[in-house]
Amino acid sequence: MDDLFSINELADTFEISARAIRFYEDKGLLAPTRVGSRRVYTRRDRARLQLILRGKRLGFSLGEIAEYLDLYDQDPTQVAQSKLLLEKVAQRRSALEQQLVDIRDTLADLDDIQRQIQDRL
Amino acid sequence: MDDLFSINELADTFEISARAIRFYEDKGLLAPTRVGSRRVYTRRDRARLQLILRGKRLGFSLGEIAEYLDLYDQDPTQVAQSKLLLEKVAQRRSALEQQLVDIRDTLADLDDIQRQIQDRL
DNA sequence: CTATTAGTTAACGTATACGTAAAGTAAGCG
DNA sequence: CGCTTACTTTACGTATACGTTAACTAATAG
Repeated sequence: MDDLFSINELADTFEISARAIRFYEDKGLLAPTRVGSRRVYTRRDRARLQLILRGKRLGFSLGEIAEYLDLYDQDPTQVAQSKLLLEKVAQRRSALEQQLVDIRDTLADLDDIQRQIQDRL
Repeated sequence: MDDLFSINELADTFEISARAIRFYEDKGLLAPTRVGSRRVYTRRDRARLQLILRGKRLGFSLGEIAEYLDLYDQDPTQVAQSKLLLEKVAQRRSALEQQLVDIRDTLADLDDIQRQIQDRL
């Protein structure tokens, strides 16, 4: 079963540096187990890294991504915590929905520019 | 005709600092005219600033935003230039389309989390 | 005239997100 | 045993995107 990875395997897979992966660990976004001093990543760790990279592509800071990852981790047995979670989910939602609007506007602008160029060709 | 703005008017309008606006100018993203030493912004300048802020919301660096603004500015009389422009437009497009996918995936994840929380309430 | 307000440049400071040596360890090969 | 490969920690360096004084100027209000 191919479900353990070295830091460089993950670095190669996602085309990032091992340094970056260690940095994410420093910031508390990853916590791989160790075999001796070496980091060993499970498939859950790998999935977490994917979420981190997706967050980055969306322009979020590592701090914001950490908050986002908390949404996955928290065990919402406490009602108060759950409400806080729902708020965070809602916040993240509206940020993303603003981005959707921005992207659609920008794509429309790019359409215009593209047409103008092609008209001249 | 209300089509000239001071730096602080724009700062207030967009809820950013005047320092930020000057910084964008330093980086070549804005070039307001001057009355004496003071910056005066036209509606075109203001529209440009809006594009800058939209780019930032989408997670682009100021350097990338500068390239994006070039797409508006360039007068594509040269065919070679036009082809370059079309390439840049295409690149920007695919970055944005990747973001669309990321956002949809993330919103779906948030839906799941939201449901799980609400089930427990 | 003086004080306040609004703006200016110059320069140093800061947070984020890594890059880049430097120096060490631990396992495996011949 | 010595070498290579893979990985480690520590620490300083760097680009980006501003924040924050500081010191100055120019216009306007009282």
